Amino acid sequence: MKQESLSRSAEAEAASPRKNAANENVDFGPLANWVGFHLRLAQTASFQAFVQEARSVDLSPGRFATLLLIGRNPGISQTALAAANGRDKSTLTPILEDLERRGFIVREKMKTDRRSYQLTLTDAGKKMLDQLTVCAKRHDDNLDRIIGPKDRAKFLKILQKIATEIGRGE
Amino acid sequence: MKQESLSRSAEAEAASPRKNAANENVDFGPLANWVGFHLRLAQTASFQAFVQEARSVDLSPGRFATLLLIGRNPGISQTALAAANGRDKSTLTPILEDLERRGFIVREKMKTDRRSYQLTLTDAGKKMLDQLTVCAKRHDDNLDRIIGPKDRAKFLKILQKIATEIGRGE
DNA sequence: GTAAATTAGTTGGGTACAAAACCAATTTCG
DNA sequence: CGAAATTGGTTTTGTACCCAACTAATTTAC
Repeated sequence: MKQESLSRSAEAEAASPRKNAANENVDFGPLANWVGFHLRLAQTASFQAFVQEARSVDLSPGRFATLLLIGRNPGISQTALAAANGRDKSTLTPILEDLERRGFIVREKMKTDRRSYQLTLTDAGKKMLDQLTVCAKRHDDNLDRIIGPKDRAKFLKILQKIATEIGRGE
Repeated sequence: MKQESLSRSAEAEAASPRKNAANENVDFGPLANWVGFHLRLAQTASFQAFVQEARSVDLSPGRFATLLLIGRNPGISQTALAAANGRDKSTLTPILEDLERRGFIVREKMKTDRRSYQLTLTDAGKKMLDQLTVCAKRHDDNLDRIIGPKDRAKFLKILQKIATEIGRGE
């Protein structure tokens, strides 16, 4: 029994009925219909599940996308990596530090521009990436099963649309 | 899979062409097709946009769902609130402390069970909630516009399905 | 009726993240 | 050219979050 905090109250409270007004039947009001809220809930749940999935591998799941993007784009800079990853560059600093210390990546100063680093995977990094990929695949298969094959493409498309188009109005 | 603009780097980098191998055309590999990754990107972007939207009101957007749930469920306990909210109960402790200090909510010990608190909004809390609701509505209208009216219900349904069903396999 | 188990909430430790201030290398421009 | 603006990366600061361990109140079991 690990992370079912979303649904815990239902069963926990079922035993001790009706202490106060709001137990298993919480009124969500307009929240019940707002996309942003459910986007957060879904993301949180999905991420937690991934954490469980990747528990076997000795590397936090947050590192996964980072490692994969470096593997796919050898020599990428930290700024480009941060952008592709949807994170601030300052967030990557300690992560990359850790990955380097543990021998999964190499950071070399570029000859032409000595400000920036070129990031590449080591062999150990590739190996780790492979392990993580298995976990990620399994995780995403779970998501697929939940979504259903025929809605998958559309769903993905909408997610991408949100990521690219929101916040560009003003 | 092209989708050049997951990042705003596209425009930023367009000015200074081709410093290193990977700028606007980053290879996302399998990531480009994985739901979990895009769920995170969409959620992050959406949340950031909400932060902007709610900048006018002097209360962080994370408080919004909390305030609304209390308003809709007067007397709710902190544990039930945490569950409905998809957060750990320990996360709520400092938030509720702050909301109480600022006079938006009241916490009263229950007569029947002196361990738990009953949470209710003050008038100031209701007022603040109204203001936040305007922002949230505007934000969600933006999302709606991006998703498109005919896919909205389905999209929401899938998000809910993910939140409730993921992580219950093992 | 007391000891053990459970439950509500808090505390402490740790991670992940963003924003702003900063440094150093590089480019732009007067 | 040399000063100013820009850019890549780090540091610092502050927030949000989870988990595990804890305290106090309450329920269950013997």
